[in-house]
Amino acid sequence: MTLPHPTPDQIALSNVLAALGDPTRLAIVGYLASRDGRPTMCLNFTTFGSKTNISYHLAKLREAGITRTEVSGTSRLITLRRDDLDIRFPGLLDPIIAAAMDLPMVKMIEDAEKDALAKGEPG
Amino acid sequence: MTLPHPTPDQIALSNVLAALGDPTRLAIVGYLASRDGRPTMCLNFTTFGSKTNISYHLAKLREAGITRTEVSGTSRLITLRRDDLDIRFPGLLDPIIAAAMDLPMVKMIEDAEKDALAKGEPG
DNA sequence: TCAATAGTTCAACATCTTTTGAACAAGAAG
DNA sequence: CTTCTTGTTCAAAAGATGTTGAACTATTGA
Repeated sequence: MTLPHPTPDQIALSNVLAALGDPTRLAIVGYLASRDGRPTMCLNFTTFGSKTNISYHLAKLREAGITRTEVSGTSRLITLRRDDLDIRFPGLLDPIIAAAMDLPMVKMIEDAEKDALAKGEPG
Repeated sequence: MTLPHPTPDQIALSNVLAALGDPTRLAIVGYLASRDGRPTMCLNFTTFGSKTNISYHLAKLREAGITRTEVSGTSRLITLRRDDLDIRFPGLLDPIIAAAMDLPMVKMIEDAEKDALAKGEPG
């Protein structure tokens, strides 16, 4: 039940950049970074689109080597592959994350999260 | 006779990453970096494709804010917008360039350049 | 003036991407 | 066992992207 992930040496720069070139995926990465390593469920991203669409974008990020997806019950726990990417392309991820965290789409999802928390749901 | 370029604040991260996500354009950037600021003509890139195709890719890079294109006679002189990008997205360009310069496509064009030089053409 | 050089523009085509809804799978909760 | 939750897969539609050749502009040089 483990999903296919590229090994560090299989991660190609143009695939990484192409994956991050989509605004939705860049926002997903920005939000993951803002959660500072805390694993995140797909459901958290539904502000960005339909379940199907999020599933599609998360698969792209995983296949590019940017995220790791672990199966946990009916959920998938998404994390950034920060250490793998830092080894493969030193210095690449930090400036991207820094800019991505400031994106309006990320603000949107953070606000939605606050509203949910205010209503008593877990983070 | 000046071509349209985005101002630094008009440069969007997702556009930059999408532009660099194409292997041909990433190789163009790698080659420009390997020329260390020396302006480069479109003709230099014909190893990567037809004139039409190179024109298309160079326009994409210019519109994304990655390159500057200056008109000089019938030629266009292409340079990387390193300082603008370093201000807009500090630390972004360096690791990309470092990896892009090692790309096989860049090696190809450098070899073609050496052959041309050996036959007595200007760089 | 005439031809060569350096690039662009255009329309056409193929391909890849993104998005959607319906149907499905599988664990969790009752 | 049944139902709810979480997410995937599939096929279809819409759109964006990359590639090409022919025709074109504009400068350079004879």
